[in-house]
Amino acid sequence: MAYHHGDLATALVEAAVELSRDGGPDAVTIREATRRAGVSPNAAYRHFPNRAALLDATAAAIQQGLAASMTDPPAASPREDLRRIGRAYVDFALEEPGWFAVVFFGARRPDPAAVGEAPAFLALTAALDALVAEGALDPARQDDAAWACWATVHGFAELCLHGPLAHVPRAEQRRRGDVAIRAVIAGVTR
Amino acid sequence: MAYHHGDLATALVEAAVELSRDGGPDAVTIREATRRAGVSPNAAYRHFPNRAALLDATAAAIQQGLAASMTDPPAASPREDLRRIGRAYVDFALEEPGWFAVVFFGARRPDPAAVGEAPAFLALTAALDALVAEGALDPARQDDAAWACWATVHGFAELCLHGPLAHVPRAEQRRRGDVAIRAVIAGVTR
DNA sequence: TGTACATCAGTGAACGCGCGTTCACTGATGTAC
DNA sequence: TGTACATCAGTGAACGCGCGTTCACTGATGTAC
Repeated sequence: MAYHHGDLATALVEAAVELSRDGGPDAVTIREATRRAGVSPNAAYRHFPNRAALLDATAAAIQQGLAASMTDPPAASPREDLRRIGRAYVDFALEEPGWFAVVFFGARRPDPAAVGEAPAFLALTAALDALVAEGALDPARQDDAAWACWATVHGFAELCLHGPLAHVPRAEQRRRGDVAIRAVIAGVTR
Repeated sequence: MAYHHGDLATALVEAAVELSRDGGPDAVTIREATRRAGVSPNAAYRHFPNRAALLDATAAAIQQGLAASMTDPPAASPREDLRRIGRAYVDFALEEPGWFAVVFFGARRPDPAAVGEAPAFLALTAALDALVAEGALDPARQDDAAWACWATVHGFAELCLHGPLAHVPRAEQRRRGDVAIRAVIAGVTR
């Protein structure tokens, strides 16, 4: 291997993504990431000012991967789309809890501007747009509806990951999640 | 002060409760708790096998305090009670984020049996019982309804504490929380 | 009621841990003339 | 085309941190006779 790594920044982020898959944000350390890249710890400081910056980059990389996996739900109906998005959110949290934690708790304070660009948020907004177009949702309430939906799927995921639903079998978790999702959607569109 | 402290176990838990108020679970350390109790670090090991045990006891103490503050909502109507409980949950999370984090993430794995005894859970169950009695809720769906409600308030709290709603002013957070709460209740009781 | 002794609840010193981060450095690369 | 030199991307060693936890101990308490 050459003395210069070539693309150490990318290699570090990839290592961090791996690390956080099991282990979440805490598993992302400068020392372990550099170890995996076959490089001394301080080499990381050529590319990131500190650990927090590496974690931010990791969160961004994970979100990009998630965006790719959340593309094009076949639009059966706006309501069905909304359910699909909600299920995808919960599934992601349950299948990849480490990544979920990084995306959500990894960065210090979430950048308000960045929220509008998050893939999950865009998908949610699009589905609600369709509901508005259909006349099932008052446009003045679209924002509030978005937060209510997000709150429900996010909270449900937390209950399963760290809360009282942790001991419930996966299939039953999914079923209850589905019920909760249907409930908010119903409540939001009357 | 006497050589024997008197009630060190309680003193340590009280210190831990204080510590976690700002700082959450991470702020609860054996060393700092013993420091505050005016005692050497190892004295703690006379009363708790390890840090995790202290944290568990801390969570229990906080929950007990919370229970006391959540007593007797005047029963206007079952729906209104339900809203009140939801608001109390969100308010607690927003006002005491450190305690909220301890109660929720402090212990390792939540004990399934303990859930049924949690004050918030009891209040929620009682309110749903009243809805069933009123005929507004199919008894077969009561459990699912409880989880949907819990998910929404919990998720909303998380969005405010660590998520995209962190930058929104408190009053607006409350308003949106209220909307979300109304939405699930409506969705759950049709 | 006094005394011997077990037990209990503290002390003080020390360990190892893995981390983030800084220091002073050196080998590789690329650019100007 | 060759050479001088700036810059860039790494190295190796070390620091301090605060923590949880263990060791061997000692002073206070309470109980049996």
